Amino acid sequence: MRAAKLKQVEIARLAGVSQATVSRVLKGNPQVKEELRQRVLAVVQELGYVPDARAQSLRSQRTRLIGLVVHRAPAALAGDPFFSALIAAIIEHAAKHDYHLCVDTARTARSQRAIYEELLRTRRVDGLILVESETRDRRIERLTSEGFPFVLIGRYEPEDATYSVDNDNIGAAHMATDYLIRTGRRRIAYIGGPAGLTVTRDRLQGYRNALEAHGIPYDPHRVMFTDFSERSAANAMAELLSLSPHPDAVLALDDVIAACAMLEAKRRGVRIPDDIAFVGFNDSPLCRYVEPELTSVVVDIPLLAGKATETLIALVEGRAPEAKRQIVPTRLVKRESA
Amino acid sequence: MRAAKLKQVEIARLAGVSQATVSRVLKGNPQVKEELRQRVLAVVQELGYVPDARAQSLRSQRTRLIGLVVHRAPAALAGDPFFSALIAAIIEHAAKHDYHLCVDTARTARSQRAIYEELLRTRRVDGLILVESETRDRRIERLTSEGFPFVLIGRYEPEDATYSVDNDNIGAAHMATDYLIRTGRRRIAYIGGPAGLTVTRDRLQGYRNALEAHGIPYDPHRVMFTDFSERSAANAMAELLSLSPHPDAVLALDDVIAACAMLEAKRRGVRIPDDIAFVGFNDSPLCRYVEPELTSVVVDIPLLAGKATETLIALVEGRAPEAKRQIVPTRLVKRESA
DNA sequence: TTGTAAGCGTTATCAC
DNA sequence: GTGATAACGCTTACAA
Repeated sequence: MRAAKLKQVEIARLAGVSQATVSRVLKGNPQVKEELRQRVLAVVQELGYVPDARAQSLRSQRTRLIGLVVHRAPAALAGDPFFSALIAAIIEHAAKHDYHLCVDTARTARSQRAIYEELLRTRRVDGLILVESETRDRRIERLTSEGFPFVLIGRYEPEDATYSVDNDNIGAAHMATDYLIRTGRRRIAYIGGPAGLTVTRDRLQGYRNALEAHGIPYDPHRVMFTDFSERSAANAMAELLSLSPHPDAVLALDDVIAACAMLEAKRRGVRIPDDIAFVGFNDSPLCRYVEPELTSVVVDIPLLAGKATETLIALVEGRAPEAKRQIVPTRLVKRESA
Repeated sequence: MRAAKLKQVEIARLAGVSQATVSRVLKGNPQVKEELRQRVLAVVQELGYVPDARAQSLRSQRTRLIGLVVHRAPAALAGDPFFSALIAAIIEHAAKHDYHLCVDTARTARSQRAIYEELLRTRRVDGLILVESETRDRRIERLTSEGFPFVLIGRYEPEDATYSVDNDNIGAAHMATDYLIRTGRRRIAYIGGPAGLTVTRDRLQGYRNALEAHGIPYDPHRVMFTDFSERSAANAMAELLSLSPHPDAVLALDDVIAACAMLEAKRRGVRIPDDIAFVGFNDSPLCRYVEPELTSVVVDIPLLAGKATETLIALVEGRAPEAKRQIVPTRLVKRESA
């Protein structure tokens, strides 16, 4: 049987004080006389009393839970190093402030709504971290109009409409593309995620900017979109290979897409990087497992997640966050694929 | 400003009924007259009222939250496909029953204690899913003695002491080792995780059983343990290669360890699978990204997680779970590395 | 400085 | 059937 649950009244009874005093001691209220404080703490220690988070939540109107909703099918989440890294880093930062993380996934628009409903309308979480924002994102409009605390990992326009933490996607893609051009590539392709995602568009923009800066004409046939599934990445690569001449370089939205594309290319006899160079994003562990090792743009995910978490908690607790929009730097890690 | 929060009293006022009736309607209590029910629902719809989860939690003594505590450093979690798959699958199954998932990580024993304290003593979650159990696991003893609902993914002795969901690790490792032997390997090495983990020991046992069945002597020098870091896996491989003769096959506890070991072996000029064959566990997406593609034992993680989640929720809700111990089947997926 | 008591928003047990 | 009313365990004015 579960141990009968201890409450403050019980502690109070044993320590010979009022229940309010127990609460004060536990809250570190300084005006409790040292003697009582000791007596209370002794009983608390003795019995291993821990306050009930549910009661605290109701009373304080705060759950100390932050939410992360991932807009991917579970299968697509399973192999993605970006999310594992993100989740791990959020948990770690949240823990510093005694917050916990509640993760949910939602593939369909309908279940998305349901989850937002369930998570924030019910006040189950104190705030939300959003990822993979779209150009015009219902969630963001909703959260903003409800005045619910949230932080966006990514970008939204107007930029000062939301608190956001981001890397400079346009600049990073520009840099990576520029590198490909300077290493002699001319027919560079881009494989993004879903076309509606801001990150897909921003990196596409950076890619185009770099082409333009070098006077290389932009060819829309060399731009592909995927839904983050392995199959769609492979299909995109297959389609690129059917062009003639086919591309001599591929800039992919993330390492998983890059790896899938490389796989497909190798399967069709392409030599990497001789025939086609590949660059991914995130510098995930995956980069060193593939052959040739994948050149990738480092996005400091722990830093990104850390800033997002700190900002969100500040918001939740009514403190002024560091800044409305925070940018973390990126850098190209050169390996064998480009 | 945040919209003034709606409560049942407000709905009641507008619908001209008592607050208790609102609660009844929302709970689907059948004895409410249809007319009132409609009136209440209309107002609820109109205003988009949603009950406050915090109040429900206090009242019902249930948070509809299940906890998963991962005993890895965030960095070790980040690249691990096993946990992403596990988390994704748990979330999905929990959602079916209107539960959410709270994930925490704890690297040190001290923070482990703190997290268990914080998660269950405070009744922040209704139940816990445990992974990576150790031979003698304090957590398990604690949870058992506290009568807290939990389900173990893995094995613990005595086997009927806890609800557990597992694959047959001993059998699976036996099968994989047997396959290596039947394909001509004789000097088979084993690279596990931490020596204290049950899964490490069980697979080692299966490995030894297979050797014995074929009359191959067991050589402890061919058995390595890692802490799941890339470095320790590489070190283990390096050490195996320093043996003479070095092993002609490696059975690794998971795909990540196998991939790291393969990397190290290739770096040192080993030809795979000619010189050394490799087999991993989990059949993660990673297997198809490495070269040569990694042969791996499929563990149906979504099924595993699904059964664990269903069992836990049954436990939490006081229903009798399907069985005390549930085993999901495994199978070898042959690729190029063995 | 400490105790008493009023909520926090629900659910559920009473009477009517 | 429906409406008061008492918990749920805690925090925090307000009294003393």
